Order: sequence, then C-alpha cells, then structure tokens
Amino acid sequence: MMAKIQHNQPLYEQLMWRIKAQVATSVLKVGDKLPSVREMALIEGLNPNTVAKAYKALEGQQVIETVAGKGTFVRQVDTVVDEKAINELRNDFNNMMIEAKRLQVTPEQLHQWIDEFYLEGQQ
Amino acid sequence: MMAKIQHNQPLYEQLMWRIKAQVATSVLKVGDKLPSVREMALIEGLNPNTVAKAYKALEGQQVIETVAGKGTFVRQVDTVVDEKAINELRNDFNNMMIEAKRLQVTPEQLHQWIDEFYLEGQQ
DNA sequence: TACGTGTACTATGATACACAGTACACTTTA
DNA sequence: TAAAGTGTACTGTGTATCATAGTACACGTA
Repeated sequence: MMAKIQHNQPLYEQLMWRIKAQVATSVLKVGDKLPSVREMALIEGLNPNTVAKAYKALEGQQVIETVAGKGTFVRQVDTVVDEKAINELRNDFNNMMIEAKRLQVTPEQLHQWIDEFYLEGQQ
Repeated sequence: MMAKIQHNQPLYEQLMWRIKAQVATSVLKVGDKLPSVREMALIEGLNPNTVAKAYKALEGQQVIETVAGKGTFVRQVDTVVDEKAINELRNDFNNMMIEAKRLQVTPEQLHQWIDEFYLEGQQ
C-alpha cells in the first residue's frame, strides 16, 4: 500500500540508474545475467511489477535484452548514434550548467567532475 | 480540464527553467521585475496558480523575491554556499555522464559543451 | 477608493506511481 | 513428462502530483 518516492524520483527510475551505473562501470558486463524480476524485487525491497517496469524501460533503451523464459542480460552497446537521445542529453546538460552557475560552481569544477568520472570508469 | 505535461516535465518546472535561464544569461538582471502572476499566465498560456507555484518555488531557491503588494523581482545572488544543492547537482551530473557514456558522447564533447555555455553567458 | 500585487483556499479531473494478486507462454531442470 | 523459474500482461486499489477553475484576502500604489 506504500508508495514512497525518495529524492523526487520514481523507484523504478532509481533502480534503472543503479543498473546503468553498474553497466557503465563494468560491474555488469555484456552478457551478464541480471537477477530475475522476483529475485531483484526481494533484493531491492520492491514490488516485482516495479522491477519489471524498470527492466522493460531499460530494454527500450537498449541497455539490456530479455530472452523468453531464460532471463534478462546486459546487451551489447549499440553502434547506432541516437540523435534524439543526445539532443535531450544536451538540453539536460544546459539546465545543469544553469544550476551550476547559480550555485557558483565553476566551469573548472565541472571539468574536473568529468575527468574524475572517466578516470574511475577506466579500471 | 487539460493538464498536458510536455517533455516529461511539469509545466511549472519548465517555466522555472526558462526564468532561471534568463537570469543566468542576464536577460533578467538583479532587481528586474517579473510579469505578475496573472500577466505571466496570459503570456505563457498557463493557469495563474501554475505560475504562482513556479514563482514560489523560485523564491525558495533564492532566485527571486516577492514584495507584498508590489510584485516579484530578481534577487541578488546568494553568497552562502549551498552544500546540499551542490551534492544533488553532483549526483545528477554523474547520472548525466553515465548516460553520455552509453550514448557514446566523448568527454571531450562534454568539455566543449561547458565551454560553449560559459562563453555565451559572458556577453 | 480603485486597482494590481502575491497568496491561500476549495474543488475537479487527469495522470503517474507503487503495490497486491492472478494468469499465461516460454525455457530449463529434475 | 512434470515442476520450477523466466518475463509479461492483466485487473484493481490507494496515494500523490499536476493543472485547471474559481473565490477570497491583505497588502501597496496610483
């Protein structure tokens, strides 16, 4: 009966980010099997429907793929450039910089954040 | 009766971003008066309540200030460092880079986006 | 006084979120 | 073959948010 949204973001989106972060940092590699919908629900303390919603959305983003009756697996990175998604990213990025400027975060700091991220992801 | 949310973002938040962008690019300067709630509602094609919601949220973010009976004005930039907001920004920034990596946007491209933004804002 | 300002209400309809429960087609395993 | 585990698709419930409409009030200004 509960339905708490923390950090102003839906639970299924928060799960999506956790999974995407694991893929980006190679904690999850291509071909790796994800926990089943019901298993992940127990792990994360969520409803299986909520996990299924996250899985389906991630499949739509080409992050994972599902094989009928087998499970869900990390998908090979798509080689096709997604112009629409990149445009949305650019727009979000602009909003982020408006916010950064307001909070008096310097561009040098932003540069550093980028470098730190790509350094940690290299290992 | 309508209630269309475009771009998967509430109308009042979209308005907030437009105003914040105008402040960041100095289209709106400190002390400038914003259109009244009812006037802005006509301009943007929104309900006065929706505009009021955006104004109130922006006041909470110290972007604007309201003077009783007079109107709303662009506020002086706060000198206090908002650690909490910066931490949230950092988190959003990380998610953004996860997305960028997935879309095969290079860190060099991200660096360029930053420089372009701060260059345009200088004028 | 009259007007414009932000604000605070109540109410309605639409939508999204998260949950509970059931069911089905599929694959693998025993 | 039978059983168990997979994703998926439903229906339904409760909650919250969003956007609208309409009314009202205290305040400042002309």
